[in-house]
Amino acid sequence: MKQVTSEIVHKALEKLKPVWGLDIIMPDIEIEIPRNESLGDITTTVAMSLTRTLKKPPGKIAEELLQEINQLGGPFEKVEIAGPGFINFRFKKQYLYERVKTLLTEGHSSLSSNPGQGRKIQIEFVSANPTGPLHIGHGRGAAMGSALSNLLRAAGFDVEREYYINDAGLQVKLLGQSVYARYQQLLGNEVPFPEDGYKGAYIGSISKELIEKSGDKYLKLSFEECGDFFTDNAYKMLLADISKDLKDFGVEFDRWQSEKALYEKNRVEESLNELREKGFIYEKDGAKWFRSSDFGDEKDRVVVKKDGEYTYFAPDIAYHKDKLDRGFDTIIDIWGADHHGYVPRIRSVLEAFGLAKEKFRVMLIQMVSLLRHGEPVQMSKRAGKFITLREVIDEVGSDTAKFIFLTRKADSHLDFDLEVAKEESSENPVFYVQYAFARISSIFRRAEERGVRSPKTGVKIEDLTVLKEDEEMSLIKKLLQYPLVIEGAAHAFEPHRVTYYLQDLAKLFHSYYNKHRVLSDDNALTRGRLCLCRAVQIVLKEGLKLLGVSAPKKM
RNA sequence: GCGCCUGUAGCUCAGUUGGAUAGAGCAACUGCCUUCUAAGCAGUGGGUCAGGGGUUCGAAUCCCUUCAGGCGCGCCA
Repeated sequence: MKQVTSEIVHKALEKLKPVWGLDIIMPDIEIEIPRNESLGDITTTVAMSLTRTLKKPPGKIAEELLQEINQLGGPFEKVEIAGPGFINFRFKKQYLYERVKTLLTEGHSSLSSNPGQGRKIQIEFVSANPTGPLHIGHGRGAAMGSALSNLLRAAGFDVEREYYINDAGLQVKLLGQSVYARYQQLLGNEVPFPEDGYKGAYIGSISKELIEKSGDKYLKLSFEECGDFFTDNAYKMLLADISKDLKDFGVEFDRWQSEKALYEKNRVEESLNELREKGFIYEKDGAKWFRSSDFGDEKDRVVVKKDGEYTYFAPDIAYHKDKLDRGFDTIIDIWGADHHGYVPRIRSVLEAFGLAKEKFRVMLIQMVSLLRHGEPVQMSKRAGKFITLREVIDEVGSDTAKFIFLTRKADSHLDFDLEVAKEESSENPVFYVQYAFARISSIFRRAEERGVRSPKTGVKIEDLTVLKEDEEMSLIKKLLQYPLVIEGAAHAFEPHRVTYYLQDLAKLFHSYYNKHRVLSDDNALTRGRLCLCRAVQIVLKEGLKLLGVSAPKKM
């Protein structure tokens, strides 16, 4: 729908260029879906965006364009000017039927253009420290990252999704110390618990498991003597839990990158050396600094401390250098918004290594406030008191949780009320969309019982021309908007657009279902309507798949 | 003190990158099941787009400013 229109408008502009003056800079042709269906099927604002350069009223420009467009023809029933200078297009029914036929015979991808063109994108998300279970904030990041990857893939990008494991450094060591202390305590050796240690109940569980596994072998040994045993086992067990939680949440990764491995392969030292050779590292006050302020960061950052230890920043330099070396066109990091202050320094690193500014994008996910009956649920990681993602999944379900995460844009704060998510389950938007899918599935089951063949292959235009009701035309147009939605959502990094689109589509279907019967004595009409149902089903299924939400055949 | 995010209907949120009369879901009210799933449909009411300036053909959207909430500003990770 978009392409045909865009091409025609483009041709019209080319024809008018000599009239207007050849040096006129043409704006991008913006093709949009009109706010109101009665205005038209598709619209362009190009006449209005030309007012400034042409110094003419938008209505006048639109008229000139309209003349050219009418001469060029195209699959339009009507093209008209409305409002301040919109050019509104209404398609011929025949064209719409053809597009639906393509959708049915070739699938949803047949409608999309391919803005990604196979370019490689790396997208890193969740990357929670393996020092405790995932919480609800990670869940939001996971849902977003997963949906965004799917979206970019649907838009034709070659996407790799990665989880970065912070398995080196002080935090995992602290984890090891915490588990060590509980281990000793459980065996009657009252050693002090580390001051900033992890206090969650899961620490005790890990200690218990280690006792079952290795008995009191490490009793009375100091942490210096046996710390690796506790550290390694603890983070590996937690990582296994994290991995399982994500999998149960329906989120999978192509690659798990270990921080430790970067050290072992000497990548940290190498990357710092490279920066030094490029002149971006200097010494001051006994420490080594990276010149991030050269790239817009507010100040330079320490990479090697006075005591010779790396800062946490150093392995992140190595990690992002490693991403670059793997040959991605674009690198995306998804972080919690509490890390936003970290963006300029990582961007600086990538620029120092030669990546163009716009090839690195950070998607910041705002905080989630967990509520119950409108009252905040107290969360304290330090005290080990928090609701885990696992508990949320068990209480409200994966589909519901994801849908809620994906109905908000990333940079708005989210109130997640456990009771609302649960209690409203029958009125929950996710079920509304799934229900439309289940209803269609049910129609097909009934059709089969009656011996009506379901349209799968060999759909002809004549099968579709029986579709004439207003509700049918609305549904068809909505279906054909799908690629536009995907394109826009992928471009803007906004999975929530898909969520809203699916609700709109489901609404149109439910309304249609209530007003018109699909299965009737009229064979031709029945077949046509089954075709439409199939088309709706294809798009619903694909959309839900992008969001990582299931499409049940029965509810 | 500085930086980032947010402020839209009673509640939770959209608003197609500056466009047409600002929308949806919940909540409230009124109708609709002997017919393909009522987890549904049809309808009604509900707004100083936080406040104030500015930019222009046109602003919820961009700029300035005030207010409110959240987050961040370490040779911590």
